[in-house]
Amino acid sequence: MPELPEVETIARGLNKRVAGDVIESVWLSSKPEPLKSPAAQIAATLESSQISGVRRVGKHIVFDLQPDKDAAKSAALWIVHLGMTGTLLVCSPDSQLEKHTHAILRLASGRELRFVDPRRFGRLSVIEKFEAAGAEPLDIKFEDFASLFRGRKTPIKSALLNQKLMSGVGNIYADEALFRAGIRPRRRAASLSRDELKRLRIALKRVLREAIRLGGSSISDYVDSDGEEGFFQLKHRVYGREGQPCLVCKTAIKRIVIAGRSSHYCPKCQK
DNA sequence: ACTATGTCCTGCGAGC
DNA sequence: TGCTCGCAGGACATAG
Repeated sequence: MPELPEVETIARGLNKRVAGDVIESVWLSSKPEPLKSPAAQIAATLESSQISGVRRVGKHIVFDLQPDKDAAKSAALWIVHLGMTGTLLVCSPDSQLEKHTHAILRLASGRELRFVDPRRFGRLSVIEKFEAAGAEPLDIKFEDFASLFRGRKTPIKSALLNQKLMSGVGNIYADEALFRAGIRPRRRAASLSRDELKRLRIALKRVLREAIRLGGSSISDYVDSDGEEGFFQLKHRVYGREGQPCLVCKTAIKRIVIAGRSSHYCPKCQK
């Protein structure tokens, strides 16, 4: 479900609401897929720890945990990947338990933090140190950006989605950045000129920053942890607009499939 | 080492 | 109304 801007929005919201709170107890579902670390290890690490902060790394939500001073544990991280349909809710213990709830953290403040994920593509884990595989698209310098694509025959769209190169870019923002840069998604990554790479990097940064500012894209039923919708879907120029006129030249937007992901572009504006 | 493809899941809307 | 089909914001394993 969520890409960098949505995950950033969710992490910021969670940081405001639960930083400083203490996890008193934990319940984990018996469905195996969502748990990347053993259930007992997740529960033992979370229980009695204080959440000192919540932040985003790539598409991951990182909870910084401070163990209880009496416990013989060292500082650890709780890593949540939301997959396609995962959500983290802060709610009252009385509120209706949603179907597909896979984790419930009872907080000292009396609230609960719940992880809900119908498709179970999301993953929960605990770890001591976390490093994203790829570069942060909002921070990457031009020369590093250009070198990611050197010698790669894969379509530029696939390269943008490769989290080992950059972490955080997903299907919506890859399409939107390529449109804004005037580059077709099927172009071989290595074939992009220096000028095109410059345009792509700037377009990507702009689109991600603008989306964060608007709280992400709410398509289907995405809401952040406060239940608020994002508004960037109103700014989509190609994603989900197959057959509709290009907002620049009126040509019908095309939809093709690249590496199993639908990809949208304007055949006239993108070369 | 790099690349293309299939697979993991549930739910929703379109079309019949 | 009820069925089937295709599709969905992601990431991995596998095979070539």
